[in-house]
Amino acid sequence: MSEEQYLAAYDPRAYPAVAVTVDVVTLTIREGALHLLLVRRAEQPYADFWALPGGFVRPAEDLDAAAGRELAEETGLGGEDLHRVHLEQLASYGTPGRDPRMRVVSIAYLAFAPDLPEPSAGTDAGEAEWLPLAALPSRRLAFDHERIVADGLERARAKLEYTPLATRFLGEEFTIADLRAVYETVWGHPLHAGNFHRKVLSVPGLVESTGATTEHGGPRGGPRARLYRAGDARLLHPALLRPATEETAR
Amino acid sequence: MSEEQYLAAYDPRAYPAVAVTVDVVTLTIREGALHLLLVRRAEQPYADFWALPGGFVRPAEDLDAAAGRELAEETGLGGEDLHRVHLEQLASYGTPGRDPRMRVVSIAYLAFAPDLPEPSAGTDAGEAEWLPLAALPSRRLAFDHERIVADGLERARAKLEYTPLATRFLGEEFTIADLRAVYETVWGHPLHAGNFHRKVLSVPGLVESTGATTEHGGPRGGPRARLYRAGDARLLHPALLRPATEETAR
DNA sequence: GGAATAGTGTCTATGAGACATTATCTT
DNA sequence: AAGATAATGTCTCATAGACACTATTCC
Repeated sequence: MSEEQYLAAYDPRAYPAVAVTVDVVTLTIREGALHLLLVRRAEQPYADFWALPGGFVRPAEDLDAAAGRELAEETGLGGEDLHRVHLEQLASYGTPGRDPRMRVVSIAYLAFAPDLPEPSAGTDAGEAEWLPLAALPSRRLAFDHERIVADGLERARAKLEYTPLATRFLGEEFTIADLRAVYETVWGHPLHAGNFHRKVLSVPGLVESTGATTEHGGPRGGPRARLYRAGDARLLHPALLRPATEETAR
Repeated sequence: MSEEQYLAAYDPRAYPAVAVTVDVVTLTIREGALHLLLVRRAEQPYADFWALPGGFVRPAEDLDAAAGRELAEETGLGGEDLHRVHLEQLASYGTPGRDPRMRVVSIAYLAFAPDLPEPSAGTDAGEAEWLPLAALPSRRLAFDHERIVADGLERARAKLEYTPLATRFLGEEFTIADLRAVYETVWGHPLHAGNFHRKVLSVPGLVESTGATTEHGGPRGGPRARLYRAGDARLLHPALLRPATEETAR
């Protein structure tokens, strides 16, 4: 039987159903540390395991919409706040057996969120938490979600280099030091304050001045800092390169 | 009904089946121009339209394997040759209605192939062709495949900057001028021969010398060129930045 | 010989990074 | 007053890009 005949005879409806889900890797910065949104599973399989928020894509629902809905359900965010969250497709995972019940292909999304209230508050969702990423290695997640989180983290670190998405972790207005803290937290690497300052202001469209300053100086002294908001660039030229860490590449 | 209850009551098997397919954007360079592998559809919908090679993911078949299988079927490549083709996941497309028959979520892949023989030769596949990308704007593709191709092209251009994947368009051994032609073709931009030469040799792991040279000089004169093969780097530090084209970013 | 190309040398502008300095604010 | 921080200045080094030049090969 040729491939052509095989395909012609192939009726997908004759096969066991394939389920399509979305799972969202949601990152935020709380108390100077990168956090990941997790929910506790109530049912089998992987009951009581922590997992990425996600679920089945509904009929006539776009993939992006499904990811946004899952995110809104777990974070309790409404339309306006949700609009400030960056959401992008990450990758798809469909290894047979990744869900023991049936064939499940999951479209993973990556979200960058500003500091949000505790997720369970005012939400219908079950148990949910912001987990510091430092605590992740000692925790086993459901399904292949550890792999998905690792992919999301690597994507996030890379994206800070050539996009202004670091601002999505902050509020409407922020100082250069706030922005630097985001980079240091996500990259896990201290940056030179003076050089970072000049670099940020030199990249077109990264930030724009509001004209205002903070009300007070820092908690341990220092002058008031000028306030900025996100600029209109969607890609950064030139990019903010992260300090050479290791030769991961070879 | 709360979201929690909704999800608990949600049985995906009770809904109309969702089909999962893979589609492959396969790029190669023929006669100095970038080409895209297309197949002509034999059946409805979009009968007689050209489309990306692809098809349903089979039960117990990994997504990557499905993409490799579809690629092999259309190109007629065997194991060893296929091994030289770079294949990576591109993105997933699941907008409702993109396939008029039923809900279809397609996982798109991107492939970089060396110059291959005509696709139809020795293959069970139906009509297939390498289409010069310059001819693409005048051709309507099936489904949302034009969008997928556009996304694949942008990914390909970006990947040449920070990966050594340009070598995947070439044979086992190649000259620096061959490599430069790949960059110029994919980016659609002439590069300075002397500076490119030095830059390529200065990036660790991009190419390594074979010690040999070409048998003859160029067709219009010039000395014999040294031959190189792909190096062991997987990411390039520093990257080969493409010349600033437009401010697409803003 | 003339033309084209491979490979290298040189110069300049630009940016990253190390370090220093000044002004401003908190304790 | 002392310490911390925002913001800017200065210096050095590495790199990109423009341009020049030599050697080699084809016609």
